[in-house]
This record gives sequence, C-alpha cells and structure tokens, in this order.
Amino acid sequence: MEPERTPLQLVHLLRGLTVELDLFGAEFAARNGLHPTDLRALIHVLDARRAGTVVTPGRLGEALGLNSAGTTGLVDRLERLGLIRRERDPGDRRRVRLVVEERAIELGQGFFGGLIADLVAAMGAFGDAELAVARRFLEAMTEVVAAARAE
Amino acid sequence: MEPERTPLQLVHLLRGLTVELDLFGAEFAARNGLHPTDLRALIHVLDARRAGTVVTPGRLGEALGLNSAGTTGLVDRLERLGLIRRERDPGDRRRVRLVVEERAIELGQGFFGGLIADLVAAMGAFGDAELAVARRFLEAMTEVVAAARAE
DNA sequence: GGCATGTATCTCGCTCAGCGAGAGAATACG
DNA sequence: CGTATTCTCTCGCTGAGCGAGATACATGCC
Repeated sequence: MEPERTPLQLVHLLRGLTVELDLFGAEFAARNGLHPTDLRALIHVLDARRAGTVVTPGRLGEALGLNSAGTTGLVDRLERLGLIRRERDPGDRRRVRLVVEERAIELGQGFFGGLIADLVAAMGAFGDAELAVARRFLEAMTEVVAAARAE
Repeated sequence: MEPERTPLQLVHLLRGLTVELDLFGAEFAARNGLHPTDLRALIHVLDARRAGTVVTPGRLGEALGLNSAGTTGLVDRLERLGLIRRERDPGDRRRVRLVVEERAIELGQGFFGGLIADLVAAMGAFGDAELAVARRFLEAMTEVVAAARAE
C-alpha cells in the first residue's frame, strides 16, 4: 500500500552506510595522526597506483575538491609523513608526480585490510546471483549520484 | 576461478559510492554557505525530528565526533544561520534542546529532494525481490562497518 | 627564432573549524 | 547538606584550506 516505503528505506540505509564508513575513516585517520582529507588522498593515490595512472597535485586536488593552495599543503603533509614523494615529470617539467612510498601501502592495508576482510566474509552469506544484484544496484546508485553531482 | 574478485569489486563499489555521496554533500554544503559538518549536523537533527527524539548539543557532538568546544561552535553556527534554535530543557535545566527551524526543513528537502527522487526512480528498474536483496546486503555491510567501528 | 597565451605548481596572508583546558550551572547521591 | 557528576559554554590556540598572485615551463602563432 505504500510503494514508496521500501525505496525510501533503502535510501536511508545507503546514507547510514556512508555515515558509518565516514566515521570509520575519520577514526582511523585520527588514530594514525592524519586528517580525513589525508586519508582520502591516500586512497586516491593508492587507487591510481593500482590502476597504473600517474597522480599529480593538480589531479589530486581536483579529485578532493581542494584549490591549488590547499593541495600544496596536503602534499606537503603527506610528504612530511613519508607517505608519498614528489618527482618532477621529465616529460613535462611543470608537472610533479606523486610517488607512493612503502609506508603508504602498509598504512592502506592497515586501514582496509581488516575492514575488507570482514566485508568480504559477510558477503559469504549471499549467493552469486544475489551479489550480482547488489552489484547492479550499487552501480545504478553510484551513477545517479555522479549524474546529480554533474548537475 | 577467482572467488575473491566479485566481493572485492563490491567493496570498491561501496567505497566509490560513499566518495560520490560525500562529494555531493560537500558541494551542496558549499553552495549553501555551510560546511560538511554543518550538513551532517543538519541531517542528524532532521532524522531525530522525524524519529521524535530530542537532540542536545552533547548528543549531536557525540554523533559527529566533535568535542564540546567544537560542538558549541557548530550549534552557534547553525543557530546564526537560522536552522535551529536553542531551548533550555525544563526538566533538566543543564540541558539544551536543539529545535529544528522551518528553514532547516526546507534546506534538507533542497538537499535530499532532488537526489532522493532520482535514487528512487533508479530503483524502479529493480523488482521487489531484487530490492529486498539490496536491502539485506546494505544492512549486512552497515552492520560490519558499525562492528568494526566499535573495535 | 621571438612573443603571447595557457597550464602546473607553489608562496603569502588570512579566516575560521575544531582542540585542550577549564569554568559555571544544575542535578544526583552519599 | 556537601561532594561528585553531568551538561554546556568560554578562552586561547593550532592548522586546514581559501583567494590572490608569483613563477616556471610548454605550446601555438607570426
């Protein structure tokens, strides 16, 4: 009788999940002496490393919604923490490459390692077909948010 | 052949979705002259209002991970923006009740309205059984994160 | 070549969110 | 009662991030 009910519950669930994940990230960050932004940046450079793409301060700042001044400060911070290293791009010497240090990978695993293992374990309670549905669902929701973001 | 592949993709999807939602929220906040924390606080007090529970500065600060000084500043800010109002609790006069103003509800609808409608519309592509799976999935993931957060 | 335009990053000065420490006011409890 | 506890707020401070602009390199056009 209330066709809106289940969808709305799902929206709330989505929001609740992102809140939990945010708080988890913020707590992990604080415990390791970095800020939420630093953690987001760490995730970004680790993702890029895995994808084999080059990260520059410009790209990083754009991904995190920072202006150039804030980005320089962020990169300074990450470099001071020994998580990344700056390297001039030999091809275009205006550019700086952000190279991931070993310590960043360890930190990333400390952050994800435990949580990912738990999440994957919890997925064991779902069949392949169900996981496929979850995946389609998440993809659809992500697309909607990304589209809304682009106005 | 790679039993880990689909679950890991799902983990990445989850993370990607939270990143998108965060950025969406941050952009909405900036466009309305408030900070990400303000928006999270707004969501919290609106949720509480719907649930019929009383929000105090203490509860709000705890929910957002702020200390008391930061919370006072946050509440000052929200009050200055005309989103909430402070009211002494007549029962326990140490306490302050945070009352939601009309403007906060409008702002909340401006934020959610569009996005929620789009999300619900996208859910229309899924059958009831599929939505039920998505819901079980989100609940399971939320539980895992919440448990990890409690250490 | 030489000069204008565009792009990537950094510097400077500033604002203000959030922290630590602690004060003040009200309540609970022996 | 007085003492401990709870809730909120004040004060002073640190530092993340912004706006404006400087600098260095790259590229296109004549």
